[in-house]
Amino acid sequence: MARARIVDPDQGPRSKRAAILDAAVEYFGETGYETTKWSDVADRVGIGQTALYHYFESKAHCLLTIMRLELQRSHDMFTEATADTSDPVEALRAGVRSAFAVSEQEIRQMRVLQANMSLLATPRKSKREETERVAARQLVQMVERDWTNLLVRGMAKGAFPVRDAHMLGLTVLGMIVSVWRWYRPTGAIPLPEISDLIEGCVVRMVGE
Amino acid sequence: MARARIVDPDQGPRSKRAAILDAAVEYFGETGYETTKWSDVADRVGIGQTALYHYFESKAHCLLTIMRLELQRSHDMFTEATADTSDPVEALRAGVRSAFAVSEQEIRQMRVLQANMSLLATPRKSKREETERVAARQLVQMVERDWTNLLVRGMAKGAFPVRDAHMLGLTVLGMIVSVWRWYRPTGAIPLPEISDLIEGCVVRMVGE
DNA sequence: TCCTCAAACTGAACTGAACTCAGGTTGATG
DNA sequence: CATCAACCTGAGTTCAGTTCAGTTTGAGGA
Repeated sequence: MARARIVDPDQGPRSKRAAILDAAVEYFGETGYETTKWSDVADRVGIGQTALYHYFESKAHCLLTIMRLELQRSHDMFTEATADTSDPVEALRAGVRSAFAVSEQEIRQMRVLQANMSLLATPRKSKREETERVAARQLVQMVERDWTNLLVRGMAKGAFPVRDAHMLGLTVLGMIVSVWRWYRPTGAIPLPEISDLIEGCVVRMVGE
Repeated sequence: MARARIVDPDQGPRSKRAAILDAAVEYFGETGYETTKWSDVADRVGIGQTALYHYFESKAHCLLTIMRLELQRSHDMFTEATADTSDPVEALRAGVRSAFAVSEQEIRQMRVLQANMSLLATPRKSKREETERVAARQLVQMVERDWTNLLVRGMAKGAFPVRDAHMLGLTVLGMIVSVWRWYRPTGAIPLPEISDLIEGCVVRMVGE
């Protein structure tokens, strides 16, 4: 008997799943989700349109997968960056820096995530799409909790004045991700400069 | 001869344009632009789907119009709120407060604007859509300049430390509009409370 | 070397929502 | 009360996303 594999988690040796995700991130990130034709992605990968349905249930399923992966990455990066820092201010700075230590492809992924965030609000009809949506939603809450908890710790330690930590966390996060609405790698301002400015803003905003 | 009217700016006595915009804001704001069927809007207004095309060239043309109107409103409100205040810090506070002094329908309009902002990036094929898009783009820049100029004035007066005013303006704006991603009138936190927190954040962020 | 079977793929047909067309209805105004 | 632009409609058309009914490919066991 040939190998018996579970369909979802891992991919066969000649799978084009990664290539599809990569092409989709580029198209969705540069041209926008609605604007790009699903068949364009197929062309880029070098397969027929219908072959896409071997890997993703729908165009939306692919988008939701991209969004979930990006959220997972963001959460992991934050955790890694802030894990071994006990000083709240330094942890905060490390968290901000981790948000801007990204490749061009990751920038596109975050653009895709931010531009289609509202998709996570309403349930999906198909099962696999809904699974991705729920997972993504949970990761959004996890990322929000990452920032909130950091602020709570800082307030408890007396490093930050006491304020509504949840609202403040959402605000900090909103400020950071808003960058991906206007930033372009071809622009005049280099990313490290933006990172520094935001880092300062966050520290001042939270402190006093 | 019957009255000779220009098509665009003003409306006939039995025009349903306003009713369509109102229904569209509700649907686009609550359910999302892509999710709502154009025919749902027609049903709500009480006309056939094809009658919509008497008022708007397309679903996207209606969306772009909503976005432009909201941008116009935001710009006007900011200008009115900050006009007669010479103290930079007070003007800044007044600007933030004006951003949160809104009705529920205006909240929906801002949600529509924020959720579909990326639509303004790429040119439209049809003429009327492109006109709205360009107008909206210019208004975005105008709103950005509103905040930037306020910061420049404050820095010149010595009220704020000198930083990159443009980037700081975009950041302030990004922080403010990020609220419309998570705020719901049914939520636990009342809007004035949010307004106060953001006001404080902006002042600390810009100050020293 | 060849056989097997799931993975990987395909062309043709289907679906549904946005939009077009070719007119019909309505009502303010001369 | 006749006119004509504003306003509206039902019957198509289009096109991107999707389904269907299979066919091809190639890694691993015999």
